[in-house]
Amino acid sequence: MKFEAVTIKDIARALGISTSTVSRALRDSYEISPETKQLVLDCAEKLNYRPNPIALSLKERRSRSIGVVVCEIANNFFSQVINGIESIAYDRGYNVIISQSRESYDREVIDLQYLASRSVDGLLISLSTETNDLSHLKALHAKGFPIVLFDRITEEINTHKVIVDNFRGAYDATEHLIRNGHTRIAALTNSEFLSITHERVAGYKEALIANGQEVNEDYIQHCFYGGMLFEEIEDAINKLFTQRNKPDAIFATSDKLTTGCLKTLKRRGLKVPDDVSVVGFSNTDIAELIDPPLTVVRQPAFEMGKDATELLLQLIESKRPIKDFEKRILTPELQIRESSFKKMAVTE
Amino acid sequence: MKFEAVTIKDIARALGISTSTVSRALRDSYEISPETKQLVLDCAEKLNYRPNPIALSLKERRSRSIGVVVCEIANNFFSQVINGIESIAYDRGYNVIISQSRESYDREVIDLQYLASRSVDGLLISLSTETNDLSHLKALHAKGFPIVLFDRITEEINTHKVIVDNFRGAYDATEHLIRNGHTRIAALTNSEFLSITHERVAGYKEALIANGQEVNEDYIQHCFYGGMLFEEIEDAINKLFTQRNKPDAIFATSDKLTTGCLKTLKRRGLKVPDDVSVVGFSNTDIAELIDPPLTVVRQPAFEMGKDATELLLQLIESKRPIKDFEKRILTPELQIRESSFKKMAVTE
DNA sequence: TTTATTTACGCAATCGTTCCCGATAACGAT
DNA sequence: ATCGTTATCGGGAACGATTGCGTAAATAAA
Repeated sequence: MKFEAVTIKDIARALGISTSTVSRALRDSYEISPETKQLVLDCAEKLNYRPNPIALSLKERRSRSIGVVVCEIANNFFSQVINGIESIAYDRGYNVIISQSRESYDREVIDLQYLASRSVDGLLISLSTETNDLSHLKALHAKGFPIVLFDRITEEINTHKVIVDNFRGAYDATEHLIRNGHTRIAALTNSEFLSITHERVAGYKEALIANGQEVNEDYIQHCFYGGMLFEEIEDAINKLFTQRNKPDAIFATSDKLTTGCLKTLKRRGLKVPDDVSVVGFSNTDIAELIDPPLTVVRQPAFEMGKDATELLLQLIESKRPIKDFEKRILTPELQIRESSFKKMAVTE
Repeated sequence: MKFEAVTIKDIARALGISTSTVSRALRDSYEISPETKQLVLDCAEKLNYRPNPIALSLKERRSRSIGVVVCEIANNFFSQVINGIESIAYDRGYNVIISQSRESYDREVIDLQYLASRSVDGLLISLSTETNDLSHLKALHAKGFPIVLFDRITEEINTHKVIVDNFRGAYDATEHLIRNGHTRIAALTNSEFLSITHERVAGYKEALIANGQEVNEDYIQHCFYGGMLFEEIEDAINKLFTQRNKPDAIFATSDKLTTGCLKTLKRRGLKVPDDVSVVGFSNTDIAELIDPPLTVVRQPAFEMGKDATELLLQLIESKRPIKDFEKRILTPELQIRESSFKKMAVTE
């Protein structure tokens, strides 16, 4: 099925003038007489002319669109980030193209390749869990392609970055559990490839140490695919609860891990918080509806999207190469509810 | 910041041949000798040549991308639909561009305009709640632009459509409440502009009538923005519970309405299902974690995205205009949990 | 040897738009 | 009458890639 659009030529032909004149009239150039301008404008209106953004992109060597790569959009955190991205991009006349890596390195590479081959002017990316080799990003970055990293970042690439204070979020969550009388706090976390894993586990460990508790490596369970595969979480929970000293609390470091953890506990018949308390990173908007209401570390996802986009547009629209890069660290919020309260905490 | 890419000309210059030869060599044309082909291929590899999709789009008058317009992606149902869309589009070499109308008619019009001005080959759309005037869609459709409607559709446009059996979903949900002893079932629903509202309310009413209950219009509350504004839901619940005969069950017809309803009930101190039962359309993946576990009508969202995309690609790639349009009706699933069980149901 | 055919490549138009150059006419200044 | 300005517009190249057509050389057929 063909779809024919009105071009600048149609207007030129209809008015018996050249395309240059039409183009200039539409762009309100001083070289065109007011009468001709009006003629062109009226004709364009009548024919319902719309400039062809593709032709423009080719000419101007820019597409006025930015690419976003996240592992999946069916995730509260990322969809909120995307809302933040769009809120800025939309105002500045940029189009947003979203790709999902689905935690796959291969898909991430393919997505990047497509986006970068000149169809987008810049890139916002949160790395996939499988991504260890960064050569695809480095190659782009070396060519001067504008990139801003957010959430799951890497220090190997020198550019703008936006993250939350993962260390602090994890520290606060863990300390909260400690203050509520928990002494055997486990961590359910993502792949060791990810920056967020390091930062959050570090915060968890530091909180334990600062409060005189020992770090027990058996209590730290990594889920490589971060809960994309449900069995991962079941296995991890299994390992935690087949130990001699079963944990009395679980700190889950991502949205999917948190909900996956709760599901597994429920299916195993473990009561939260009576048998085990739970705190998790999560941006779900129904934490209060969960049984029990869930204590969460909530990230300012919308803000993160906004900030990352502002930084990216700054890179894109800058005349000269930028050398000084910024790392914005936003503050997460610990929202305390019932899932983290030990039953006997008071009497202990 | 400029980003220079390697073009077919660079290869031609490097090899001292014409661009036509390079182009044909890359496309493996029979007119090019094996030796030249190899030379070109090697050179392209060495320079890391990537074809410019924008130039191709201009030439072929197609962008190999499709546009998607939904009200918001931070919604389980729509993000699952998008996953379905991408699963097909990706395999067929199409890029997906997502726009959010945020339930605004104006944004829907703007989104459409941008997408349609030749940057996409076709469109998948679920109408915004404000959309009453369809002239923007009709104009595009009249020009032969491929459009597939899904979820929130309209009969005013003759094209492929994909929906779930909303009538049946609502009927089943309502009948389930009736069988559990409820006699005062309220409906919390969307704008009357939306097709899904009509169909779901119709199913609700029919179930009441078929089971010998009366339809009480005071029990039907419309939220124009479908819960985007939280006060809407609070007002609606208020109206329901300030009546003489307070409802003993609520049937919510969308994801946001369902969770919004639960939040409001909780804040008012109403217990589910003791004080009032709740059943709702929802595609949340943590229905089982909610207190109480939520009975939902779940839509095959992924399937819907897949089907709609298949139909759209069929429209796009068809040689002649298609006259015979299909309306696919998928089957929703009632997942029964505890939120719909009246406490005294057994003894009644 | 002459003619026909095949092989292998280049030229140039094209897609829609912009923009650098000219080009023309009108007009005032010299 | 001639020149420089200004206002207004058109021609045509360019962006990157594809492709119909033309053509030279090489080969095969006569």
